[in-house]
Amino acid sequence: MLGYSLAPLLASETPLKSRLNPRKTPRQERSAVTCAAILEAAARILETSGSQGITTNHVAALAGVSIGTLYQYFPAKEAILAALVRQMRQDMLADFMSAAREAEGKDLAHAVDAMVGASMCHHLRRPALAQALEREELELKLDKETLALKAGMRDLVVAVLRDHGIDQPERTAFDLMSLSRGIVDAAVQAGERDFDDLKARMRRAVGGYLGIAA
Amino acid sequence: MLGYSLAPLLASETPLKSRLNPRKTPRQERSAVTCAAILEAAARILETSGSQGITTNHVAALAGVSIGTLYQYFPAKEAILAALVRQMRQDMLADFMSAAREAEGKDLAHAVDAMVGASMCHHLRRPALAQALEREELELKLDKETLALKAGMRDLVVAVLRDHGIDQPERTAFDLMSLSRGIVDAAVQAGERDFDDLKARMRRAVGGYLGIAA
Amino acid sequence: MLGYSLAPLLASETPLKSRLNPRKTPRQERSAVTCAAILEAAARILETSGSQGITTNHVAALAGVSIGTLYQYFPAKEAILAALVRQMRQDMLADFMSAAREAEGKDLAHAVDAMVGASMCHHLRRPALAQALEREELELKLDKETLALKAGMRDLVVAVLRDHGIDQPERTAFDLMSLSRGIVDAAVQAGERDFDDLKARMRRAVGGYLGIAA
Amino acid sequence: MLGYSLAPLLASETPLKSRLNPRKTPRQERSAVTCAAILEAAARILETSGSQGITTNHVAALAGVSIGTLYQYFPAKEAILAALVRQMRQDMLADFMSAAREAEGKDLAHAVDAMVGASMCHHLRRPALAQALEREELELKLDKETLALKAGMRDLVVAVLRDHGIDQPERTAFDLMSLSRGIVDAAVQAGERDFDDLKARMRRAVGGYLGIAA
DNA sequence: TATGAATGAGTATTCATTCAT
DNA sequence: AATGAATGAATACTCATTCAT
Repeated sequence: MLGYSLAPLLASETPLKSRLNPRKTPRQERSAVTCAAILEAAARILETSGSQGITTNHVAALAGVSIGTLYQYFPAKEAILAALVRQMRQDMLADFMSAAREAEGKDLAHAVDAMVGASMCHHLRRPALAQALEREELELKLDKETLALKAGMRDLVVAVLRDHGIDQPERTAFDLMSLSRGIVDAAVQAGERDFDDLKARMRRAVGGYLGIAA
Repeated sequence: MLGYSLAPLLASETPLKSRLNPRKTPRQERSAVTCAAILEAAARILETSGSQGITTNHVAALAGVSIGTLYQYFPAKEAILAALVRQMRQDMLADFMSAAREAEGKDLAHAVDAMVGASMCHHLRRPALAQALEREELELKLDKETLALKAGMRDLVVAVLRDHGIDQPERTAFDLMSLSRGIVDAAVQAGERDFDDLKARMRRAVGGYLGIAA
Repeated sequence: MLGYSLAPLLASETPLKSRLNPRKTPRQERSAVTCAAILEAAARILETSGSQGITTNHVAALAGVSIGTLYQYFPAKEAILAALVRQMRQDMLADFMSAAREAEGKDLAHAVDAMVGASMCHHLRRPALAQALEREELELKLDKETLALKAGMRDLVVAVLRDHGIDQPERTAFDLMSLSRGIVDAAVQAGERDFDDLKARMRRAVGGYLGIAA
Repeated sequence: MLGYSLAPLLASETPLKSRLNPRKTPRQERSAVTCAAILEAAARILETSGSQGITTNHVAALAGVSIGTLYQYFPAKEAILAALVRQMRQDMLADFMSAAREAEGKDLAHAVDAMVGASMCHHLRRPALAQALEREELELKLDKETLALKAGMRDLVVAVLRDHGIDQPERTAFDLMSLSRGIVDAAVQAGERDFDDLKARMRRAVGGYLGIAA
């Protein structure tokens, strides 16, 4: 008697999302603001205190939100970090796409120039955050989207290399991106902020690996 | 539809403002539907996840209503459970009333038969829900109406027993209802669904207690 | 170079125990006392506030121990409850074993007497706790040991029934234990504390089911 | 055994009472063994579970010592990690010293060869541990001794570069070490274990940066 | 009247560290 | 010197409930 007639009234349960994906996509103005505030607070803490300093309560407090609100948007602490990483990767992919467009039709030296610039861009914006997020990325099991973004970046570099007849473009792209990152990381870590000089050295490293005379 | 049709069975008291009573008695069609949807959602969750799984947000979501709306119909989570318990007790009282009518003028063995059937009826309908609600009932401070329903059931049994000249009908009714419940609970808990066999055993238990030869 | 020679120095990791088993068996005097204090605190809370009132912090506080200490002995909240249930079942099995010994060579009526007494014993000791634990038992996934204790009790009853030529001793034992529990539960719940009267009624119920004339 | 044999390589300062320095320098055989066991246990956990898995209790248990004993050798958890990092740096300095000796009198290409080999050596020994420790190093406030070890390594490279008339040897050494680390890190991270191939690519990167024709 | 964003007290659990024995 | 019992601040996360829109 209880309920047989009510079945159609009931909504089906929302499918469980992974712990890395945001809990709800903000639809209203207010939500979007809150969500952004949380991410920005997390970013700031990451910049100043590193991954150790990130606690959900701390993030919520700095964002000016209650802890409950934070958990309405993110199902777990990692989801916040994952969102930041995804954001960074999105920005980076955008950087690489403009660079690739810029490199089109240019010779290898100029193409290298463009790509090297792209790979530094996000450090230029917020060096400490970029560092922290790249470190965080290693501990996180990345979601599909972020992996796709990374693959997209690599493919762009591979394409440029192949266009210029570089041998073994995949492996070469891998090494170039690795060594670039090594140089930028160490420089930023050491407090360097003269990005022009840094860029020159990276050109030298990348060009050297590719066998382009300086 | 959901139990409210039985209200006239009992002289209802002035509606208490307690946390256990629904906030508003649904007068309009739409309200009644919403209210029923909420109760059914709660019932479903109780059946599938037990009392642990019940959360107001979950109930609201499954009912297809906002959490705010849920709180317009029920002042607190317990009120939902209380309403379900009341509903179950109303159904049970109805079962016992038909049984009592059926038992009228019959000998004790047949009367027992009818009453035993009545005491199993609600388990037959939705066993898991019945189990969950009986358990829930113990934690809840019951409202007057539900207590009255329980008293009504007991009185019906007492009346039947007295009609057949049973000694100490109150105490006997109490024991018979207790032991019946013990057997049904354990059986349902153990997964038994052959309710005919179960009924036979309950007749044996009740009959035995009353000294009726099998 | 680092460590190759040190391998034998390292102890192997302790195998993970389930969340239901105690974390360490107290070897020293002090440990045993602490462990007992925690269990007793949990029991007391269960008696007074029911399962809702049990929180690890509350238990620790009442036991006069820090929360950290509690977790040295029990890997999870459920482990405390599981330990209490196990303890109760051990006591009950002991009760049933003496009853079975006492029933040996006696006629069925006296055997019933002994078994009925055994099934009430733990309610006699701490009625509210017994109630709460039996309720808790339903929510818990019991460990092997506790299941074995329960099986042991049932087997003892089955053996007694079989000794007296009762038909379908397993099913009968199941029903008798169920109906006994139903009566005791309801009586204790209703506040009865005259256990002699209660025992008489249970004898009547059990005897009746077995077809023994009162 | 574990790195302490290298101590004389550097003029050691008066032992600081900081949280990063071991509490007591093991003078007796038994102490040294215990200390080594603790460090090896920490190393093992770092290799298998990463920095997340390291807890003092876990380390002590795996080392077969009590937690109290662990704290007699190390004033804080970080001191254990710091000791491991120092150990790694000592080993690395040793690697670079042999490489520098090997490079003496050779041409730049051969010198590069030797230095590249040296910078991979510790990854060859225990890749996972090397990765973990290099990551740990970033979070740790390093003690004087470790900083001196790092400076010693850099100075060796600088000296080799200067011997071959390389311009801006400090900066160049810094970049070469950075990019080498970038390549090794990424490769190890990606699971590469063909260190010969890796070495060839690093020679190409380093040689390229220095303008040596392949 | 309905919505759903926001709240925050409360809960289980961990882990570095201390100290009595 | 070694032990291991005890500590408690800190942490991630939940969920009943409120209230502005």
